[in-house]
Amino acid sequence: MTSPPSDQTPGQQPGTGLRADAERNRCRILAAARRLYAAEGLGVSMASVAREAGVGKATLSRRFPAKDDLVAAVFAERMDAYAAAVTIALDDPDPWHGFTGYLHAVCAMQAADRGFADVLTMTFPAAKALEARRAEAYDRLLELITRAKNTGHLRDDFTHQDVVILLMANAGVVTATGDAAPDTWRRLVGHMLRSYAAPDAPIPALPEAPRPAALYRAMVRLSRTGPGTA
Amino acid sequence: MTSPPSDQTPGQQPGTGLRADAERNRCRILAAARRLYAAEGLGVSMASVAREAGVGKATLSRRFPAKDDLVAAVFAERMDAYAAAVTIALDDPDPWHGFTGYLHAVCAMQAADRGFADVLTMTFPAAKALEARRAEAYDRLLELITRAKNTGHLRDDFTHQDVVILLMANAGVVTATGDAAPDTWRRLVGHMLRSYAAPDAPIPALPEAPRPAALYRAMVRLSRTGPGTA
DNA sequence: GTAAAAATGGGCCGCCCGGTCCACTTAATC
DNA sequence: GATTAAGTGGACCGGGCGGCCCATTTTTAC
Repeated sequence: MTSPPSDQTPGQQPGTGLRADAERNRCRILAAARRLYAAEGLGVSMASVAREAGVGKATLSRRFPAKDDLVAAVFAERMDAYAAAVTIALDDPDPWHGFTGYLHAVCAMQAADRGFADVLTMTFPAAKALEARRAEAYDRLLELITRAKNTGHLRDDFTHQDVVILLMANAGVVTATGDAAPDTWRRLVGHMLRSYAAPDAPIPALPEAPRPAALYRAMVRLSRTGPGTA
Repeated sequence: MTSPPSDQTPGQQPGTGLRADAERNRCRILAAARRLYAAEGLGVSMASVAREAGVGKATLSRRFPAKDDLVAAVFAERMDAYAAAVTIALDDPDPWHGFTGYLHAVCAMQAADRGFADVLTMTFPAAKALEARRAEAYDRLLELITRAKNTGHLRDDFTHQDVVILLMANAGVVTATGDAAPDTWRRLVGHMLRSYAAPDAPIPALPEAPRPAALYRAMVRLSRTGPGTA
């Protein structure tokens, strides 16, 4: 908030070195974008973000010239949480339990934030910090998979690509169901885990399927919103 | 093609009773929409369809006042194929084999036509014929599930909602991978079948996962196209 | 308090979209 | 071949979006 301009060294924190009001607006923009992206996904227009933040379009454009810049800034700390999830899983004394917990946690993140679901199934070559986090998480994920396989609970035919596929599939479910059937993703993850697991592996119970009426509501909602919009 | 106007009774076939050139344009519109929807999903604008068909926007609007009308007309016969898939599965002397074949066939349809993938995860209350087909297929699907469970190969905890979830998940995979990794959906279906199947059930071998480079290409493509667009 | 610099946002531009209207073209009928 | 009605598509309108410029306001520094 009150950062005297004397303590700013060039190329330090992003957003530091701005004038006080500029920094305040920057935060307002980030908060608005976070809200909109979480609710509607990355399809939200820049103009909408500016409106929601209560700033002019020009201000938004000046602070974040490209959409990727805004996305990168918004999902920076969430990406930290994403990377942290692997670390937590690696710290689990039971690698198989850590592995299942990890998949559950990541898919839960997708369900909680539609924008993040999009982010996880895309890549943003321009956003270096974001991609660094992702690469870092990926490396640790490979280690997690190896350890889980060594327990004998994770099947040998599982590959790290399966994680990406799960994220894509889960993004589809989360997008399609929205808040009309918000727990559907748990069922998907449950099924996938059952396929990943070796025959004798301990797996969490398969979550209940959503009520048919809820799924139907989701399908109607989709047709009203239009595909790919929200 | 050459239908004399004398043989048209009111409320007969949709599109019959039109003047010859009007009917020709109608076909051109349907062909164009089929092409665009298959390639890019239902997000395609009406204006684009008109352009692709080489007709004016007014012509398109007159023939298909609402987008639902166009969608319904385009996917009428594909919906027939969808309904037929259940019938074929029911005709299979081995219900379990019929069941797995059905899921595979339906998911393949989604992969072959992005628009159809959207259609299967939505509902169009306005399009009576389409919804009738869907309901009809659903009824037979319930029968198929019952028979498959009776073989003991399909787990008891499987529900018909799982089919919808699979379609939503598959739509996500198909949308995310596009033509960058076009066979990814097979892996997803393979995993899901493994979870649906009772321990001793015969299941098709798990298809190979796509190459990591292909998945990466898909993710890059997504970020360039934008979420929900194509 | 004042002057300089930084930041702002409203306005303008071109573009695409969906919807509607109407003068013109074309096919069907005799 | 002429008449008539069906059909057409270009034009126009209102609206949103992305990008840019510049007069105005606000903060900072003195």
